[in-house]
Amino acid sequence: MGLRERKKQKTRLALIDAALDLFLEQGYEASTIDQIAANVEVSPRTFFRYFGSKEDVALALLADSQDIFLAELSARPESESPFVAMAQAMRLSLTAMGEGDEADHARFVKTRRLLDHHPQFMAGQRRLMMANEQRLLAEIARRRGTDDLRSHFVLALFTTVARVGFEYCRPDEVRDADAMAARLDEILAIAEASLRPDWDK
Amino acid sequence: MGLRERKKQKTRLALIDAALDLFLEQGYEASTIDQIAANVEVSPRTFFRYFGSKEDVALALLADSQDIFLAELSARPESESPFVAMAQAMRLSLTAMGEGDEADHARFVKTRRLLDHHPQFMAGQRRLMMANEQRLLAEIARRRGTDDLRSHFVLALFTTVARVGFEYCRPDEVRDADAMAARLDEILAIAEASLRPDWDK
DNA sequence: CAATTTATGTCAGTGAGTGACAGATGACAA
DNA sequence: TTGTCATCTGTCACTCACTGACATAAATTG
Repeated sequence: MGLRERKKQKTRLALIDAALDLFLEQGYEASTIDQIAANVEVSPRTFFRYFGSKEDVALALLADSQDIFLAELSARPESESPFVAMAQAMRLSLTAMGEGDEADHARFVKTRRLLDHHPQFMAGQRRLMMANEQRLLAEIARRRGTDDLRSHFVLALFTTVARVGFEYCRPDEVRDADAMAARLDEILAIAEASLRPDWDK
Repeated sequence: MGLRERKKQKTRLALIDAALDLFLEQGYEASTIDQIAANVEVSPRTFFRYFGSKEDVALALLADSQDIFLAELSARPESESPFVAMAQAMRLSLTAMGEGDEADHARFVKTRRLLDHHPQFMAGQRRLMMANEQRLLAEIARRRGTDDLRSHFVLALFTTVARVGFEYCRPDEVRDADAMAARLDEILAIAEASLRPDWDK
C-alpha cells in the first residue's frame, strides 16, 4: 500500500474522530463541517470528498460493519437456515468490531454513545440497512430456494431483531461489542421462543 | 370553526397538492420550496410555518394516517392481544383513508406513487413511525401487563410487518387503500403462520 | 528527472431552513 | 361600526450543507 493510500486512510480516520468528538461535546446540530475540517486542518471541500454528507461521517463505522457482516454471511455453511446464518454472521461481525487496536475500540464506543443519545440517526441507520437489503434478500432466497413474500418477511424480521438488540438498553449501560453481543443473544432467544420451528425454511 | 382556521386548512392542502404535483412531475430534488410556494401564491417563509421541512410536506398524509391509527388502536377491545389489536387498527385506518372526497383520494394515491418511486423517503417513514413508538410501546405494555424486552419485540415485529405489507408490491400495482389492505392481510397471514400461539401475551 | 495521475484548496454558487420585525387580517367586545 | 387584541403573513438578512469548476500541489510511474 503506497504513501498516498495511507495518507487517505489517516485523513479519513482523523475526520471521523474529529467529528465524533465535536458531536459528543457540543451536539450534532451545533457542530459544523467547517469546525470538523478545521480540527483536521483540511478544507471543508475535502471533507465532502471523503463523506457524502454530515450524517455519513457519524455513520461511517456502521457502514464499515455492514461490509464485515456481509462477508461473514457469505461464509456461513449451506446447512444453516437463512435466519440462523444471519444471526451467526451478526455475532461474528460484532466480535470483529471488538477486536482491533485502542483507537478502533474508542471510535466504536463513541459511535454507539452518539447514536444512543441522538434518535435522529435512526433513519440514517435504516438507510444503511436498506443499501444492503437487495444482497441480503438474494442470499435468503438462495438458501430457501424460492423468492416470495416470505423471504421479505424473514429479512424484515431479522433486521428488526438486530435493531431491537442494539437499541434496547439501559441508558447507563456500557455499549462495547461484548455487551451488544450479549444483548443480541437475549433478543434472539425471545425470537426463537416466539417462532414456530422451520418458519424460515 | 372560524374563517381563519378554514383558510389555514385550505392553504395546507394547497401546499401539499402543489408539492406532490411538482415532485411527481419533475422529481423531488429538482423541485424547490420557492416553486411550491409560488404555485400556491404564498411566501417561502410561510411554507416553513406549515411544514418543518421539504420532506415533511411529502409525508404529511402519512403523518395524518398515524394519528388515525393511534385513535383506532385505543378503541380496540381489551380482549385482543397487542399484535391483533394493532393489526385490526391498521386495517381500519386504511379503510378510513379510502373514504373521504375525491381530492382526498387523489392526494392519497399521489403520495403512494411518490413514495413508491423514491426510496429516499423510507428513512422519513421510519422517522414518522418512531415518533409514535413510545405511545405504542405503552399500549403494548399495558395490554401485556409488563414492560420488558418482549414488548419491544412485539412492537418492532408489528411495524416491520406493516412496512413489508406496504412496500412489497409489483411496480404496476394500483396502490389505493383497498389494494394495500389486501396486501396487509397477506403478510399478516404469513406472520401468523410463523409465530407460536400467544407469542405476544 | 520528466510525465502523468490523483488529491487538495479556492472560489462562486444553489437551496434548505431560521430569527426578527413590520404590516395585514381575522376574532371579539363595547 | 369601531377599536383592541391575537395571530397570520411577507420581507429581509443570515447560517450552513452541499456542489461544480478550475488551478495547484503532491505522489506515482517510467
